[in-house]
Parts: sequence; C-alpha cells; structure tokens
Amino acid sequence: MTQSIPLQTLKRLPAYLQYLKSQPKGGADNVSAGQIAAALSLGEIQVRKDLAMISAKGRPKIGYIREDLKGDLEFFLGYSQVDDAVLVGAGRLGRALLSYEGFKEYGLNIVAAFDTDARAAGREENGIPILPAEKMGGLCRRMNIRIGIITVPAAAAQEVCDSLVACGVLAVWNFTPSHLRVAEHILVRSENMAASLAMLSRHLEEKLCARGQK
Amino acid sequence: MTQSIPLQTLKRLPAYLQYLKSQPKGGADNVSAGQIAAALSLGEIQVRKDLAMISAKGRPKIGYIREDLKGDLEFFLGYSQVDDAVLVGAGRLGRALLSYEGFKEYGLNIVAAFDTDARAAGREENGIPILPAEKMGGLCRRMNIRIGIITVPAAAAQEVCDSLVACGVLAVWNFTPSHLRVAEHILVRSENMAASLAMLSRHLEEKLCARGQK
DNA sequence: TAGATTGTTAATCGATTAACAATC
DNA sequence: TAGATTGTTAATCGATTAACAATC
Repeated sequence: MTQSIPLQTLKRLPAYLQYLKSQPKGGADNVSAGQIAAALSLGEIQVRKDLAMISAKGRPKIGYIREDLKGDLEFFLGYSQVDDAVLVGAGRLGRALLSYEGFKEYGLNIVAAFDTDARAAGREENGIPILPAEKMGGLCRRMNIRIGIITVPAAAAQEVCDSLVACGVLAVWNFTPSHLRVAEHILVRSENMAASLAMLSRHLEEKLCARGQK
Repeated sequence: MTQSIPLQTLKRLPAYLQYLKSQPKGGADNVSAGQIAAALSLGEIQVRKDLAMISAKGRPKIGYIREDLKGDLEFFLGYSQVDDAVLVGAGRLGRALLSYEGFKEYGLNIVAAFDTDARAAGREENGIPILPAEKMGGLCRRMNIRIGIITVPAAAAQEVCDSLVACGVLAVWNFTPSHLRVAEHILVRSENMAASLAMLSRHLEEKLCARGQK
C-alpha cells in the first residue's frame, strides 16, 4: 500500500537523500528543513512539505533525526528492495551505464544486456553478460524482469520497446530521442537530452543577448 | 531578441522537431496539430498552443506547412547556430558522450575534453582531444566556451563546476548526482538519473501491488 | 456551404508560496 | 518564557484543458 504523492515531490526526494548521505558522519544528529533547502537551493517550506508527505516525524525547534530521515527516504524510494533490469543496446552509452556502479545504491540491478551485433554479444561488461538479442525473451520471462533500459539507435527504439513489453517489462527507461508509444499501464521515462540542450542554449542566448554579444 | 516562452513548452519543442524529421520525405506537405499530438501522446490543444508561440503560421483546415514548421522550430531552438562546449571527465560516460554524433544535430559542438588522469589525457575520442585538466582555463577563455559538460565522479563535481564558471562558462550540463551551487546568472541543467529511477520503481510498485504480487 | 482546423479567451487543475497556529 | 522550527490551511501562480469564435 503506497500513498500517492505529487510527481514533483517524488522527483525531489532522491536529492534529499543524496544530500543526507553526502554529509560527514560525525556531524549533528539532527537536520532541519531549512538546512536542506539551503544546500539544495530550494524553498524551505517546500522541503518541509515534501518531508511531511513521507511522514518522517519532525519536531519543532529540533528538526528531523538525520538517520531516521535517511531510513524513511530509502524506504519510500524503494532503495532497500532491488529491482532487476535488462539493458538493450550495448553500444558506448549502454556499456557506460553497465559499468556505472552507482545504480546499485538506487536499488537497480542490471542482470544482463542484449545486442544484435554478434561482435558485442558474448562479451561482458563489469561482470554483466552481453547476450544476443534472441535470448532476451527467455531471460526476461524466466527472471521476471520488470525494467528495461533502451540504449539502441533511435530508429530501433520502438521495436525494442515493444519486445520488452511483450516480455513482461512494465517500466522502460529510454535513452534515445524517440518517443515511445506504449499501453497505458506501461511507464516510459525518457532521458530527454534534446530538451536539456534546448534549455541550455536558450539560457545562453538570453545571457549573450543581454550583453550585446549577439 | 527572444520572446519568453513557458518552460514546459520549450521542453516539448524538440520532440515536435524530432517527429517532423522522422517522417518520410515523400509524405504530405502539411501537418496538423492533431497529427503531431497523436504521434507524441500529447493533447491536441497543447500542441497547437505551443506551435502558436513560435509563431509558425498555421492555416485552418490545412494545418502547418511541414518544411516551414521544421525551419521555425530549428531556428527557435537555435540548432542552426552552433554552440561550442567542453566536457570534463573522460571516463566511460564522458567518452560515450564524446562519441555520440547526435549532438551536432542539436547545435552542440564539443571541442575538447579534460581529465585529471594522465593516462586518459593525451588520447582522443571521436576526433575530440582529451587534454590534461590544467589546460582547461586557457582553452575555455581562448575559445570563448560558454557550455560545460560535467561527467566526473560526484565528489569532484562542485569543484569542476566552479572552475568552469571561473573560465566564463554560463551553462552547465551536469551528469553527476551532485547538486551544483552556482551564481544566479549561471544555468545548471542536471540529468537527474536518481529521479528517473524513483519514478520507474514507484510505478513498478504500484503495478505489482495492484496485481497482488507484493 | 459545410466541415475541419486554427488561435484565443475563460475555466480548471496542480504545485508553490505565504500566513499562521502548534509545540518543543 | 522566548525563539526556533514544525505542520496545516489559505492564497498565488503557472500550466493544462475546455469552450468558442474565426477562417480556409
């Protein structure tokens, strides 16, 4: 049973946890919403409201007990329980993600990667086997895989996505610029590089125009 | 002179352009907001309003002229004019980004990468030189670099960010989980993997609970 | 003309911020 | 007690959606 929280709040929770983890061990036992807000450039009231949602009890004048809050965040974000995932497309980006150790901390465990290229398949990366694409269906069903990570060329993304869904995947992490069409009960989360670049270059234009350099 | 448009609209514009580009050349000359909306799983009115902002004139009954709309989107997103950038941290992810050809299409040109590791420095990736960190300041100032991409370990991110800003960088693309504190006129755009994972695992939990598998 | 599609004005919705009462 | 900090209720803000008039 999980209470529903605002999407924007959910996005911020990992940052709170990251902040708490980054603090030195020897520090104070307590932490206030104001401290967190200042460190993350957020509003104090917003932080307090977010924390209230995951119901880590804070106390007036004192704040939150650091370790308790960490625990509550980890529990709420499901970092204690590990989700198995597969990755499709063992190109440069795919292999970079395979070799990233940080995902384990977030409760993500990539058990295998797949690639249509026979040269890539058969090798392994960071101890994770890279297998030929034909083996995907069997492995996903056998291991009850629910998360699929797509790092193939954009043109192949929809097809790969459909295959993953057919194998029982319920959540897709998309690193391609393609929009993926899926059934309603499937979640696609796209790492939207083009949108990021649009924001960066827009900001630049504003700043440089203001300086009269353009 | 750039009119200000809503942030959410700006995020969607690249998707519209991507859709238009993905369409076969031989197709119809016109495209309607409804078609785009259907293809990208968005609301028709929302698409129409977004397109109205970049003022590509659409005509009732007919829609937009495909090529004109592409041109307007590319102009507005600044894809015609190229921004030079440097990348700091030539690890696996950094090198994967260096070797990604797609950025050119988005008007981003990575001119050099930097790494403190002497073994990494001196080599090159995809024709882009990887230089020792000491050369960063000089090159950025000499080439008037305004965009910095950070792919170093999280612990070094803030320091690298500060150096970049000191060298004149105005927009930072952050691939680490660290929150970066910057002056007000600097834009940081973080590729927030932890937030993405939180959403994926939250979705999974909801779906699996509903099925009684938990 | 009739129907499809546009652009705009008004209504709704969700998230952020402000105000304030509660309490350690 | 006084001051700091919490949680909650109300106000504001921005974005989405609905309604509708305009037009090819």
